[in-house]
Amino acid sequence: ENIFDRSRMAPKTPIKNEPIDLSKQKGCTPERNPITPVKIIDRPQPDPWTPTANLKILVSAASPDMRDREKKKELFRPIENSEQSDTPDSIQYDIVDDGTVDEFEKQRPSRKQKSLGLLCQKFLARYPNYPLSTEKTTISLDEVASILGVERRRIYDIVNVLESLHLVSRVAKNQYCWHGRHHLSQTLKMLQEAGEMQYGELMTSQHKEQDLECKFGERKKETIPDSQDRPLLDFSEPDCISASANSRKDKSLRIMSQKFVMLFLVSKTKIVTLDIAAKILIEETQDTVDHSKFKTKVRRLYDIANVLTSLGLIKKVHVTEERGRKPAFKWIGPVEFPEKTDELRGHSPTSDPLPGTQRGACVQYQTSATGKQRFTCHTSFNSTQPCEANRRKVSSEPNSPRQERQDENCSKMINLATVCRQKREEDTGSAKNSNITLPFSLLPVPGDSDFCVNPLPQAVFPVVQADVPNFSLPVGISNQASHPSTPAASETENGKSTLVPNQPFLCFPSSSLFMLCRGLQENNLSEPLPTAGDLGNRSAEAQAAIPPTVCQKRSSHRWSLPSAPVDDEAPAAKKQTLEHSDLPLSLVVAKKPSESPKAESSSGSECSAAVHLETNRLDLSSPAAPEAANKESTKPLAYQEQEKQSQNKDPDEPPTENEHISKENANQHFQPQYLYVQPTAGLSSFNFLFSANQAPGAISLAANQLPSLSVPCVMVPSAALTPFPVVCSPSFTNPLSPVPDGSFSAVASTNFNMSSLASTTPVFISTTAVVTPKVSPASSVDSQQPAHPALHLSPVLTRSCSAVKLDSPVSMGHPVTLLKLQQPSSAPLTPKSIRPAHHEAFFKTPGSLGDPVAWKKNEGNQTRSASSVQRRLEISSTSPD
DNA sequence: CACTCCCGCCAATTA
DNA sequence: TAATTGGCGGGAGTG
Repeated sequence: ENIFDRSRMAPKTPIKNEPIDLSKQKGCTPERNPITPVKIIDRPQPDPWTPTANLKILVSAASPDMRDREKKKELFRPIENSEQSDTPDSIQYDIVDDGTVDEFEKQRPSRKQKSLGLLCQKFLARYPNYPLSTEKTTISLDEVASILGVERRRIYDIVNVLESLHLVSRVAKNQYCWHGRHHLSQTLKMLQEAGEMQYGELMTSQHKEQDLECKFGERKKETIPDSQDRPLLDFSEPDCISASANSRKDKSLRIMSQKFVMLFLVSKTKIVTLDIAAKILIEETQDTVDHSKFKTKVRRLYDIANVLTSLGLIKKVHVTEERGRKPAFKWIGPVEFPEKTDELRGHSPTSDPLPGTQRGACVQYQTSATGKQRFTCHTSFNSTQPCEANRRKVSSEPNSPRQERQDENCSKMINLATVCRQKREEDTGSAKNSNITLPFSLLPVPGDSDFCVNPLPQAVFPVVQADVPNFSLPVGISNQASHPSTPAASETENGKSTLVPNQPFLCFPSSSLFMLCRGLQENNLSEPLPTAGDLGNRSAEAQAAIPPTVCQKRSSHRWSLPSAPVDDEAPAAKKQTLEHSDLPLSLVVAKKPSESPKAESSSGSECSAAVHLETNRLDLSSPAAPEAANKESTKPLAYQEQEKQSQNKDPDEPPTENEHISKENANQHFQPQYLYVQPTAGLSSFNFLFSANQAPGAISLAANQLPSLSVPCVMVPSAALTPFPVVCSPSFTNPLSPVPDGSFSAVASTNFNMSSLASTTPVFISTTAVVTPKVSPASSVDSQQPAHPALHLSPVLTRSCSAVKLDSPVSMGHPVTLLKLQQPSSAPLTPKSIRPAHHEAFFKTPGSLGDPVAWKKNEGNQTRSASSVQRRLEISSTSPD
């Protein structure tokens, strides 16, 4: 067979190709077209391997690469298999490989088959998008190169780009540490901020491109002016430190990659043409170097673009301008970053950021101090990675304050440009460093530690149901502090009922519901969702301490206020938020009181989310308790947070771990919480309530792609709601035990997409009952996490999730039961708020939710299943719009 | 022919 | 000094 191929092989490359080919073939080959028939040659070389061996040998001698070939052969296949297929693509490949392996086609690897993009996909396929925090995956360059059948040089191209986005970090020579996408949103956010600073103005203008160029030029000048000095500074200054550091390395690919990404993030259109990017990226705009330099830059941009494309962040498009059609790339990744803080690990603020910095990267300053409030929260890296310390270059200064600021950096960058003009050479030198700086936040931000509250201006947060679970409390307190509202809420309690306090349910005045969510964007979907599990893991790690961790889920949550009227603030805020949010949907969350994260942490049994919820309830139960909890209060906080900010960090939720729940359950009752989703645009008629309590799993989206959620919920026609303040109560299910019986009663899990929800009907989801028949047999809880990818919520994912939701129509998978509403006896809440009485019953199984079916965007209409739930929906919804 | 971008030389950095 | 990284640009493959 091989031989066969060979013949085809082109004489030139054949040599290497062969080995390579093989490997690749497997993976890729068939995929697209077989197009290139074979070019071939006649080279009779018989088999690829053996016969040719001689040649190979020679070749190998020539190129070091060869050494690995052999191995490669062996390895080939394995590659893909190794892990889960992350992307469909990868999968495809695999399939292809397997299936067809015919050599024919493959044979000659066409150029496409050898493309960096493809290679990158294969590379990415080897690692999970959201690796468990616990596991650290190290990547050996040699190994990967051999496995993938390529020269190391190519791996560097990939890794450098990935490193710029923090998907990997260099641990040591030949060793990289795989982080996956956990930090991606954070990184992007940082880049966005940095980009705004640097290029912001430019891009903002729609002009984008051309304008950009122009502006760019101008801008430099302008901005720089002050900076002008800087250029000098750059050199001179230590800050530049980086400069010192800069090695050539810093210079290019990594930095270029970051800058390139920044351009997208800053661009309104999200489309960046290559030439513009090249111009901007060339520090100097000037032509000086130009042409050749430009060409080189473009080449590199292609390299970067290929990797980014493989990551699903951009796609190639063409822009036709006056001059004609120009190659360009469109950003298809997440646009907003809610922030999340992922994980920070708690510890570290202490950890110095410093260490991290390394390679080119520079540290970022965290907070930008600048106007924005946001802080980047942690740098995830640091905490996570120890590795970094090693990196070769460290940016020099550890903490130098100077660097801190991005401003400086930015300025530097700018300066650079100027400088560059002045000097090219330098680039390499000093300036670069500065440039580099971007993205990383190594530092833990001190202040922000837990969460940042940033209000994002942008703010649209996708709602994520998933988030719910997240809300964690833990930090909440702090949050509270941060949020005025919280306190307020509590206060309000008195009179108001405030949901906050512990209610299991919130009452929503009919009309006023609020949401939590934020809009999604289309893209979000694309991303794989983080599974709850991931979150959980993280959280777990973080443990209570980190509470904030998950929180981020970008989703913003809001509380629903019991009665809108009641709280001034809250309602108002909510409303605002709603407005702000782009999102069509607004969700209201009933409060989630989480109690204390602590508890959770301690308890740790079940899903965190569930736990939280429960806790919350508890709180609710005692209306009085407000104080009890500050913790609890936190909950509210969470909601608040969400307002715009994405940042919620609720500490606890993340902990998806089942354990917690269980314990809690045992301990406490749960109060069900719900999220209410206002019908907004997409939703139009439906109102959803999600129970906060749910296990994370429940909410969780299907892991990766799935848009659908499964959540136990109840749908209520809006109309109905109106009259009633309360929607559901978690009736009695046992919390712990998954109650099958409950199936009905309790909840059905539902899958739905928000979008689908057209109907007016409000939906409630209660966490409580959740037990799904399906659900796990055992307590669903456990099962959930582990199994479902869905569980993981990565912030990003979350978004996506949310997004998804929107899109997807609601479907109800499972039978839903109506919930009983209980009002908590005690619940002070008042009419509005509804309390679930106890909740233990609630849910247990988040996971159970069963299947989350993924719905695709089908329009809402589709409801697939006929589960009882749906029926209800139908019924209830009877008249949607 | 233009667009892509693979390939790998070879210098800068590291070990 | 050897090995690792990675800038860089020739020039091939594609359409």
